[in-house]
Amino acid sequence: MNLKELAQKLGLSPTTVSRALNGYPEVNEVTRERVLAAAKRHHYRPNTRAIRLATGRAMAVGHVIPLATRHEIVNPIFADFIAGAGEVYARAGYDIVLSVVSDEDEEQTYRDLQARGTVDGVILHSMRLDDPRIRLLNETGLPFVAHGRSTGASQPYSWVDVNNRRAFRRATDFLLDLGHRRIGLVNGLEFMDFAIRRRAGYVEALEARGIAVDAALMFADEMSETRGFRAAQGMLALPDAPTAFVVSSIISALGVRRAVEDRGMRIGRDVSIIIHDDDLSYMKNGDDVPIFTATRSSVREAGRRAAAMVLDLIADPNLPSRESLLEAELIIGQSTGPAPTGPAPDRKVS
Amino acid sequence: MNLKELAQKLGLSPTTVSRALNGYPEVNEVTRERVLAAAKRHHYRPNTRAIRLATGRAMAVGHVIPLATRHEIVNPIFADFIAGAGEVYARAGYDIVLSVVSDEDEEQTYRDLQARGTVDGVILHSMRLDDPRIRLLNETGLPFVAHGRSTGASQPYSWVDVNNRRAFRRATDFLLDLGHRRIGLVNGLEFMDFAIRRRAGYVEALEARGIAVDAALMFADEMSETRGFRAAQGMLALPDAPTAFVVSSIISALGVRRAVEDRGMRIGRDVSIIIHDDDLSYMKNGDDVPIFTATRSSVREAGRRAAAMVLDLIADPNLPSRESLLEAELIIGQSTGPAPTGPAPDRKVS
DNA sequence: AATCGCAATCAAACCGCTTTGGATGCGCCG
DNA sequence: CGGCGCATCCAAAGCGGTTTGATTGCGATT
Repeated sequence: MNLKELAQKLGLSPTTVSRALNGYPEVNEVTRERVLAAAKRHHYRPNTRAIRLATGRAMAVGHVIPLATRHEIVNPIFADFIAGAGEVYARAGYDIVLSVVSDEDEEQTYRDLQARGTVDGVILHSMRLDDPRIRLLNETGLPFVAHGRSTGASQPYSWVDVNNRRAFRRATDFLLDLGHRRIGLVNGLEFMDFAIRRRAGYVEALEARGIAVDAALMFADEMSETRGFRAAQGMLALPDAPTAFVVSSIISALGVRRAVEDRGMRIGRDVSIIIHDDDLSYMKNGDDVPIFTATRSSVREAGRRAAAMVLDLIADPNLPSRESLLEAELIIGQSTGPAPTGPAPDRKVS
Repeated sequence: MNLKELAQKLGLSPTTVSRALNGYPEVNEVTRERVLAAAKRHHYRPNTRAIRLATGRAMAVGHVIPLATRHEIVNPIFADFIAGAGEVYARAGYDIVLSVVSDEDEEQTYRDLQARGTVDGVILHSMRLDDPRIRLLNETGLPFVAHGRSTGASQPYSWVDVNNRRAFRRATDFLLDLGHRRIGLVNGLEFMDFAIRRRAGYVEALEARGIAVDAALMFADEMSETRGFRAAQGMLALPDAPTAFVVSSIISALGVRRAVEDRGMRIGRDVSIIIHDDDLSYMKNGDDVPIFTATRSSVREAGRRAAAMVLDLIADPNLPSRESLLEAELIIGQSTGPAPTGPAPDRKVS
């Protein structure tokens, strides 16, 4: 059942039917009712492909999932971000088009997405230092919003980000206030912008108290359980082991926890852990009581905001770029406590 | 730059240019070269929307992410499944269209997807018992492939699934062989088909050895760290606590591990854990040595297979339904050991 | 009564491709 | 030399909507 057939059944022209369905004012209300009723009765659904060609709009937003060719990790926060964004798109009648792309093809992908008219805008994920995509997309004119910022970018761009620096400053300060002086940082890969900012916050807090920054206590890698484990295991084996950790992800933190417990030490008493918690739906930081003390910021909310922004930009591409900075909330959990006094306990079992 | 303009520049008709670009035989090789060169030079990219309307194909596959209205969990295996499927789609020039849908709107969504021609086929996620979507989609004629089966489905359908029953039978047998007799099951929600099959495998193994199935040792809930923790905590507090657990997900298993360690017991010695491992990229079961003994099956591979199948079905909708059963591989890790003899240790610290 | 304005409707062009159903030209055959 | 087959190429008709630029009918205005 298409427009023409429906119009024929009604004894009207396609023009009038189209206008009736789309709420244009120049159609008699009685006629409109008649059209609406007939459309429902015949289960008429306008063909998306035709609408898209006719209007020149794709009614879709692209999300490119970068699959680094070296380490094939899918960003675990992706699912929740999309869920948030999806809510907003759904309300506006937009689709999400996903492209899974190994990063050497990225430029080509963005160019294609725009030139072929597959999408009306895109969301940039996994922002890196001085990210080349900003220039690329500004050049093509395709509306976009970055999830995360890009330190060193010379052009303006719209973004949604957590205040990573402040969150980590605050987390580190929290540990310092508890008396910890040897604090390990278990960070994400430091070509990622968020990781750079987090380290900056951590360093800033230490320096503010005149505590020397120790490279041996700073670890940067993929944020997986095993890498977290390795990192913490290494640091805990140091002669002057840290009494606390600031960890970039709840997933890495699970590894850190394992490393701590492997040494027979107790979280919150012998070793403190504070994490950044993206509030992932499948990886909640506790149901009621938080497992870890954390700086929390919902990545789902970030998804919602980014989606709303990109839709605004699509509606009016001349809009100036907008920025949305989410502040993380400090959640006090069980995983932090005062720095242990006296010699570090090392009661490794078996 | 569109077809007509390109044709004009070349002094050819759009017909010929289109055919040259699409590899049709009725065009002179010299002409074809000329067209190809001009297309590249002018960065010509055919408009997707026009192609879609003209050919009547969407060149896209839909993935519906069900967002249960009650528990808003995004399936954590989703990202990796999509990554696998995405590889296959990309090669075939297909897009992924994502719909995030609360489950009461699901039927409407599938109907729309098909009637509006947004996609050429769909992948079904989170298969449930006697899943109504099978009938719905067979009725509409939209090609589809289910990730997971649906016990009780009366109609034929194509699917990709892990042999969940056998995997859990094997896992349970493995523990039984180690001498365990009280084995806890930490399962996913049991209106999900995979969870039903897993329980069946578990029960089957116990019954084969004449061991009574104890409802107190069977837990079914969302597969999160915290739920896993709760489940294990509860079972370990029983007078006749289990000495081993079979766990449906590595994420729940992290919670189980926490519960075990909270009681001051040691994994692999006091309590054994065997998990099902979907081989998630961001949640690897160890880098080199596996953390948990596991039945492993790559969900990414499942994504690849499902994608290939749906593309086949799109190419020829009259194809009979196909099935692909993945066998899980048994991985021996550190988390299992012989059943402890004597009274259950309960050396809860502090 | 002729004109005007407005509400309601329509025919046809258009979006940018694919594809059908010819054209055209040329070598070859009887 | 007329006709045929083949290799090339093209005009025009879709695909199923939206949108522009009329057209129609009727009450109000002058």
